[in-house]
Amino acid sequence: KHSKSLLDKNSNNEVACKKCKKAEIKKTCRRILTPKMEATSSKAESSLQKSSLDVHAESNKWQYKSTSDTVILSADTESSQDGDSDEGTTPGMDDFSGLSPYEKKRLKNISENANFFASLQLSESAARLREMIKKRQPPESKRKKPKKKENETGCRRSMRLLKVNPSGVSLPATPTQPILVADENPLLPPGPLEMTSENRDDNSELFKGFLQTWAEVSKTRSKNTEKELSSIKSYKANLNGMIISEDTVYKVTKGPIFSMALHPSEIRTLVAAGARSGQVGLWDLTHQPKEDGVYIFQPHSQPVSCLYFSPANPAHLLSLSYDGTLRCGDFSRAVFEEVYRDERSSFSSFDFLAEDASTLIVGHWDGSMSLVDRRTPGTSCEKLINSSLSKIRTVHVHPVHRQYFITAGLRDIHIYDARFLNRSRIKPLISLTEHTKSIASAYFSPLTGNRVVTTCADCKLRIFDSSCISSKIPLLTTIRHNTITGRWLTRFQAVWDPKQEDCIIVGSMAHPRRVEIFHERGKWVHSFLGGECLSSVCSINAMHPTRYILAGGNSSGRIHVFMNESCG
DNA sequence: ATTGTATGGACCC
DNA sequence: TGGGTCCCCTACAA
Repeated sequence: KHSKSLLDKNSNNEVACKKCKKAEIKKTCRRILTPKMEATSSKAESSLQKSSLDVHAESNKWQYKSTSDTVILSADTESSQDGDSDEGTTPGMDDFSGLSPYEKKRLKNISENANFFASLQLSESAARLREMIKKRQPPESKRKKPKKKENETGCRRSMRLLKVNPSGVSLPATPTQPILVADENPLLPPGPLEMTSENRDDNSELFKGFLQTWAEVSKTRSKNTEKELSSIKSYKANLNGMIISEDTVYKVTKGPIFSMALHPSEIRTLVAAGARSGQVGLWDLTHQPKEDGVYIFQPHSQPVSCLYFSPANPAHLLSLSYDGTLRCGDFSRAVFEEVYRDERSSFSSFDFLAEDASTLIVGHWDGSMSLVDRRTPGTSCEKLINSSLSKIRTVHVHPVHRQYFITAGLRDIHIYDARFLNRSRIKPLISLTEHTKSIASAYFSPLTGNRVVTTCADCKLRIFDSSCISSKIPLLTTIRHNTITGRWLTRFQAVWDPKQEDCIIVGSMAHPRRVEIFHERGKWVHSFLGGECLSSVCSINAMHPTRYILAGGNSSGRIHVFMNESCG
């Protein structure tokens, strides 16, 4: 378990298990030296315990070696030395007369395992490790151990968890009223909010120019032309032409990026990012110097979970937030209109049911869904639907058959028909249950909707064949991909390239930092590497619908744009 | 017992 | 010293 994560970081086979060297040493030693195994090693020659068979499977993969002061785990990449195939060559084990080949092999394995464990000298290592534990040598690591505070009991805990105030005085065990965090999340008033920039002078000529650009460039968008799917070869060639530079990296929000949208304009390169802080950062890359092209707004008081330019009018930027509002940023009027508001709820995702962006489906964090019609006055929804899901992370509408939409919850993926939504609990048309951990997202493929890609915490990206919605949709491909982003990084979401029906884009934990593209059949297609320009994890990525432009957002508000040189 | 969630602190200019 | 950046642990609760 340890070795895997640690090996990821290193190219060479041999790495010291840092974790074991560190605080976890005690646990690891126990793990290796279970009483059963110790018995195996001491009575190596004679004991034919069942447990050694289980261990054998593991020793095929990992060799436990002991050195003077640490436990070294090394990947056994070469053919196993246990030699499963060369029968009857093990010294001392030749007299198997009268036994079936299976039993011969079994006995051979058992004896080899016993020899192997004897050769490890586990009891000696154990003694040495016990010494180490006694001494409790501080591990040699770059990072210093967090300094223990005097009033803490040894573990790292926040003042809040310790239930003390910052001066160290214990707070009453049960606060009579909830602690106000107004400073962090200033509540925003209902109704339209003026577009007031957080980082620049609102009355400057530059700001007026910015608004004009974002309002007018939208009209220059070319109509969606039915493009032919490029072959993987030419697609790859196009991706290879995409580069990143200092000019295409910039911090556009305070704090982690939760959502991103690329403006469909084919002339200007406009990127929008929604942050955990509730900010929305807008960046016109065509503008130089780059700091003059960035404007930051605060249309929400909590994380902006979902962000889309309106397909009907790209001068509208719709933003959804945990704060229970859906707003529409209108650049021509310089306001963030309120489209839908439910303060009791927390919105996780939305999509357009109608292509003209008049009706929307909004997924709530608590598992319910809302149908919103923007043509009716007011900011309440038409219908509130309780799904059988306990949580909803993403909703996505089928690109062709727009009555279908897919939701990704904690464990389940559901596909619904929007025509049959009623107030009572509704049943999904299809529900997928193969995911074993929480699901981050589920998206239909962009042109036909014949595929679904899901991102799951079990470190697998799955691609399903959704070409036939009426029956079960079969699993097509599973791609192993580290999706454990941990506590501080935004969760990954694999998304389709809107112009390439069969390729997905996903952030990566790999070093050097990169954004990866995979084919629906599981083949690796491309890695966006940025050298010094890309040195952090891009969790949220968006590709331009027609051009070769990729924007990746990290967890400190920075956007990284890869594009064709000719686009700059 | 397992699994999801929360949001702190070391390091680097 | 301090602000910016990025990390992938881990206590706690459901």
